[in-house]
Amino acid sequence: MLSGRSLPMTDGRTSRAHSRRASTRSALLRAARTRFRAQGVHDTSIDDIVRAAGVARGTFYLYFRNKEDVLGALVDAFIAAIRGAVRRIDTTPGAPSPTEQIRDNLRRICEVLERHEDVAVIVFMGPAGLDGRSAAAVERFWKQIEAMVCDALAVGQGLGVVRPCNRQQVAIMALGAVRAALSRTLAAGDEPTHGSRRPRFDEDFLEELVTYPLRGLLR
Amino acid sequence: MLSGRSLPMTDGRTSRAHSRRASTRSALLRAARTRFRAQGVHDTSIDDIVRAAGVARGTFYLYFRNKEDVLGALVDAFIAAIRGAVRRIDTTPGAPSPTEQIRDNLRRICEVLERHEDVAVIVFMGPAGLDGRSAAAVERFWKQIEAMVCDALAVGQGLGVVRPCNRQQVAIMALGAVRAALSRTLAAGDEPTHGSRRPRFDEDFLEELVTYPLRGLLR
Amino acid sequence: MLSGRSLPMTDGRTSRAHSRRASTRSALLRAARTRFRAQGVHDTSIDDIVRAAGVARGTFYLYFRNKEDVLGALVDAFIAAIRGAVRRIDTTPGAPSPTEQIRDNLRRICEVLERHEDVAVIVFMGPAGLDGRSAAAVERFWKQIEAMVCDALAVGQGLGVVRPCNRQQVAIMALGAVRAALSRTLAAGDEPTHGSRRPRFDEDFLEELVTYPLRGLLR
Amino acid sequence: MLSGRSLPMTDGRTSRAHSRRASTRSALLRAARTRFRAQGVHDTSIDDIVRAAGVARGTFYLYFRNKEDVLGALVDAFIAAIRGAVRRIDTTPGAPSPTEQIRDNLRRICEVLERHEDVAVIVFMGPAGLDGRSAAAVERFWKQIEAMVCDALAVGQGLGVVRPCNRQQVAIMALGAVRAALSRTLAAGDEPTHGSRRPRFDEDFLEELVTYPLRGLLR
DNA sequence: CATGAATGAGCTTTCATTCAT
DNA sequence: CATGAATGAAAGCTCATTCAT
Repeated sequence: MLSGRSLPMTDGRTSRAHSRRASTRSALLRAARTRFRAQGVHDTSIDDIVRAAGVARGTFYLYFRNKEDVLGALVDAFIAAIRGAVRRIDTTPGAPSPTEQIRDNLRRICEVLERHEDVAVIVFMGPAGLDGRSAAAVERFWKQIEAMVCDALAVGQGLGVVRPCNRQQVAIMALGAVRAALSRTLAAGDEPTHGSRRPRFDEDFLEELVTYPLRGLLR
Repeated sequence: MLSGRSLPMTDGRTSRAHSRRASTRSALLRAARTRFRAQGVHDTSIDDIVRAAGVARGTFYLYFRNKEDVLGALVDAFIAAIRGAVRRIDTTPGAPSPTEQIRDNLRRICEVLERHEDVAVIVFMGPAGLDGRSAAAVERFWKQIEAMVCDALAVGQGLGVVRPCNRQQVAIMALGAVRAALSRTLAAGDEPTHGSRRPRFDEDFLEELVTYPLRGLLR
Repeated sequence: MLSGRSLPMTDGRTSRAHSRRASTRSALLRAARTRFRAQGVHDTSIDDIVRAAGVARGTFYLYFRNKEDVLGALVDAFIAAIRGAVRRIDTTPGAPSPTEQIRDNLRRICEVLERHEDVAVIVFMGPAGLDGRSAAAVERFWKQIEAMVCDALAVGQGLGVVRPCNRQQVAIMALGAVRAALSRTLAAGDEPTHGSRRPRFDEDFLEELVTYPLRGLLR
Repeated sequence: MLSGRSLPMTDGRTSRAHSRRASTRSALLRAARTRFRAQGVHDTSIDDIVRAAGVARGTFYLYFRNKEDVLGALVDAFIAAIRGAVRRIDTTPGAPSPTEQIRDNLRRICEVLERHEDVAVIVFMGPAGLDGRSAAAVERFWKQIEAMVCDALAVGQGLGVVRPCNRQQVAIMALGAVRAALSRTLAAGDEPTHGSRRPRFDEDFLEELVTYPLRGLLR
């Protein structure tokens, strides 16, 4: 107490924690992500998180208000990453074909999903256990994506490549198809193969991921 | 009651008791359904349910083992109803076109959804807050539907009407598209219009519900 | 429903119950005894008892106020039987020796124990799980027996056959010795030998049962 | 503790916390002991215990898994204390007489009983309300003591000081006699005299506690 | 007499959150 | 910043008991 201690740690746990990670906050995020994936969001207690993060219970509340708050942070980061992966379709002459561009978008999205697998599962599998607030964030995200697709459909109709249709409904269905395929592939990596891991997103999968939704809406 | 009963019997007493039993049970199911829809499954406590049903706490446990048990009962009934709405595609000559038959199936499914709206929302919106066990029941349902679609695709390929493709993936996507559309329409009836209620499933909606998924997989 | 039914039973259970037993009350006592022995008094619920007796829940309360009440009835019957087995020591000349008479008393007590085994276990094994009230009944019984022994010691001291001692304490110890031996032998019949049953009270056992306590107090 | 600590350490914060921990735990043990004695184990609720300890409900579960767990802790401590009080009989020449040694053992046991009165009552009065696990612990304890006595009898028979007999049965009876006397004296301190307290174990009592059981088995 | 559906008090246990150190 | 003991509201579930039939 009186001595000049230059090192803050009192035991292995703490020291390990400090040296190993950038910050307590990211340790908590990491731990939350992992536990959420492993036990589901709402079967994960704050205790599970802090234990996994190797910090004290009270520390959690220095960084987050509650469980939904962490989840919100995770989801926000994930959504930002997905946003970053999506490029607007370039319709200027000389640009790659729209189909090509869509495929590239989906390829980048798949990469993001692989990097953020834990959170992706949460967002894609439906708002499983996303108590109120957080579910709303996810919902907002999907609405925005949907609006983007809707706009793209309008453009496509203008260009005469998209068939006449109820754009909103078709956007929903196209998105639903993609989401279902991605969600299933994500889920597949969960329990079955513990050794090899990952059937993952290969080129054939990607091809169908583009083909099916487009056939439904192209002329 | 009025008749002169001179001998002990499995009398009105028993039958009345039985109908009381039946009605309490269905009151509980009704209440559970309503609360689940209103607050989400896992934010609904046993207390919420019994209060809504107007019975005592202990009464609940005369009929169900726990919350998942009620949910299971609701989901089972719903699944049975959906099953009852689906007819196998009849490929004998003279039968209506498969597209026609698919549209009829979907129309009947929509009717079931309207009748079982509360439970439908739970099953369609994804395993939102479905504590472990219950989520499994819903998951099983979807797996079975998926298998049915997969089989249908195989038949279709045999007949040369379905394009060559990864059947499993296409089944997932077709189902995802339909599910997304239905789910959204169901959800639409939720909060916004409390007076008029229901944008519901009209013929245009139904038409697109058939068209979009089929275009993706037909030759 | 409309047919003239001349038999009062509504199902096998009821008819079986009525024909098999003398009265509902003794069926309940029987059932209680058995369950108490099998699960312990306080792990036995009213439900266990009525189920074992094959009667309805409410019927129980036509005959007993509560669990302790049944236990009380069982214990009372047991105590009466024990009392009936004990004869005052006859000190008139020409009577068998006191030791002989004590041995006979104990022999008769052993017989009672065998007949009332279920209740005997409860009374002898100590107030195991005897919720307050019931424990008191058992306690009263032992106090009375103790008083009897105490009196006998006084008589014995008067006759000069019992050594001078703290009669109360010696009575307690003599009783404790006998009780321990009987209790252990009773307990022995419980779980171990399921096929042969019963090591039970043989003559050697009885001999020591008399000898040991008496040596401690005779001159 | 006194040494100059110049390095990070399990510092005052921690040690203070530890002593708080320790004191809460022992407050709970104390409270449990007292309530168990006053109301009987199984009529004592967790609520009774925490109220008596002056802590919140949840605090209990920081230290014990359930009621049986506390009881187990109490019983274990008691049994250990009793064990510590018993010395093997020393038969080497020059040692005090066996009777003397036995008396000393019993005297020490009586002292332990007085110190652990509350728990002693539970263990001695029979496994009252000792749900499953804990009852087993007590049972095991008595079996071990019994085995010790049995061995001692064998030795005594070898030395020719113990009469020929069924050693097991005699051990049970001797133990039963002692246990009954101790148990009764313990119980005596319970309700009657709340002011003066304690008739307790005096030398006369102790003398008879040795004499009676020994007379039954010595030649 | 007999029934069994209904009751609700009461118990155990969990867990998000606070706060003194 | 970090800690972790303490809190207490809230949930789940059981079971003795009542009462209309």
